[in-house]
Amino acid sequence: MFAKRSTVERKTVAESVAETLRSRILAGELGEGEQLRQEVLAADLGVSRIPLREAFRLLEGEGLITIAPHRGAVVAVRSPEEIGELFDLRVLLEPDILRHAVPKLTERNLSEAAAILDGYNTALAQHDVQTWGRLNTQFHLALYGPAERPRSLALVRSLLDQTDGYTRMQLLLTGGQQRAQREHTELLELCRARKTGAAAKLVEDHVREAGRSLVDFMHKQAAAKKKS
Amino acid sequence: MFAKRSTVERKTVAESVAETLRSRILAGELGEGEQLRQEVLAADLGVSRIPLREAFRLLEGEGLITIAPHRGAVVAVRSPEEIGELFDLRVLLEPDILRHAVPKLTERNLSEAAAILDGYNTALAQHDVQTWGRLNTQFHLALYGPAERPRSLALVRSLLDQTDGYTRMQLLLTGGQQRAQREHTELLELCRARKTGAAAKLVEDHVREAGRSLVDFMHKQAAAKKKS
DNA sequence: CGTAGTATTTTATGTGATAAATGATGGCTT
DNA sequence: AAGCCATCATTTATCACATAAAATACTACG
Repeated sequence: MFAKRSTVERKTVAESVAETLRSRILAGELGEGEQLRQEVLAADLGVSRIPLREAFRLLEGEGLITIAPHRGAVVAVRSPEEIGELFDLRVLLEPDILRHAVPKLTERNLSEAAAILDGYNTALAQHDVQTWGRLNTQFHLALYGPAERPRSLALVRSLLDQTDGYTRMQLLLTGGQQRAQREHTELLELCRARKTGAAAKLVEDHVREAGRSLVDFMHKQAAAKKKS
Repeated sequence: MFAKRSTVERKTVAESVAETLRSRILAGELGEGEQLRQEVLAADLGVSRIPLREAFRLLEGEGLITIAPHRGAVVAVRSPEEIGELFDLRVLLEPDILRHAVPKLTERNLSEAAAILDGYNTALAQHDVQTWGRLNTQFHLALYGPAERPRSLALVRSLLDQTDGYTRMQLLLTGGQQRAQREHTELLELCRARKTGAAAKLVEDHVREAGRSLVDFMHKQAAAKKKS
């Protein structure tokens, strides 16, 4: 029933490296379009080029970096259209996986999600943007995890990672924190009450609205920049 | 407008290797669960292990192989449930990308798709299963390509690759060739007439039914095997 | 003065040999 | 026969070196 998740799955160096790089990118330490020079990074992380290059391929698969043959790897830079596409994909996938998850959620799953939501609210009150964004992603994943849909989950996780930074920006700049908080609480309640359809609908609207508002904002910003 | 597709994009050895391995897997030369021993493969393909391992990571990202740390790479083996999930994802993604593509289809795109469909029908008549499956995938991609949704397209391409072999099996064993042929012709006509909604609906039903029938078949086969 | 073409330099990419870590195997002891 | 230990195969990682491609600087020519 639990398939491969039960095995220990030791991490390889390439995977650890990918993890550190991922968090550095998501934390904004490595900005959009920044070159990832392999010699420098390898020395910095204390590993050789081989696992580093494998980590590059992993991150490329997640869409976090772009590898141009013979030109190296750069942190992925996205147009507003591409951001919009990422959100569109979330709109398609998240309600679907949630629909599969709701009937399988255990009490334990629900209290876990509730705990994450608590931390989320605390971080929000303390304006701790860093952990706030991370917990936002974790909250969603906690609800989706029990769906037992490995491929969908991996996809959604990757999409959440990639949109995470933009979601933060959108919430900060459009002041939608209260609304997000309200919707998260409501979502958890709907899941607890096993109102699958309503929960799926809420997530769909939630994500669609976030995406719409963000893309809108980015276009306005782009227009403003053009003027200057 | 054409973005990165216009540049030459020289292939790196890792990518060429990934390509050959991919086609070998899709052609069934490498069976499910088969071990991919890197020394052997590297010698066989005349490359060193570094690009080979990068190719492994690429294929892992596509879901075609599974890499277990310190245990090596094997051709991915999927349960009926996982196959079902892949088809479910296609049901979500293909109608969506088609919706975006239909308004942008040029005459050139349409005649290209028609040409592929011709070849498809020929291959079908000659029972050339190999090219038949390939053209099936190409036909879908020809219609989806103009949508200008790079992420969705990459996803759909990968899903088509992974389900390709099963689609072939399903069509061969359930005798759905005529039906598939009819539906493809109809789909092309709907696209030409710009009936976006109807076209999307047709694809949705087409994929869902294919998936349903295939999973059904696999379950029956599994049950039969249990008996023996 | 500008431009095309060439040389230099930087960076990524690939190879081979080698060492360390891990999982699998088979024999040995109790 | 069950559990433990040594051995072996394989993956994983490092290193030093070679090649290839792209970016930049330079030079000669119009």
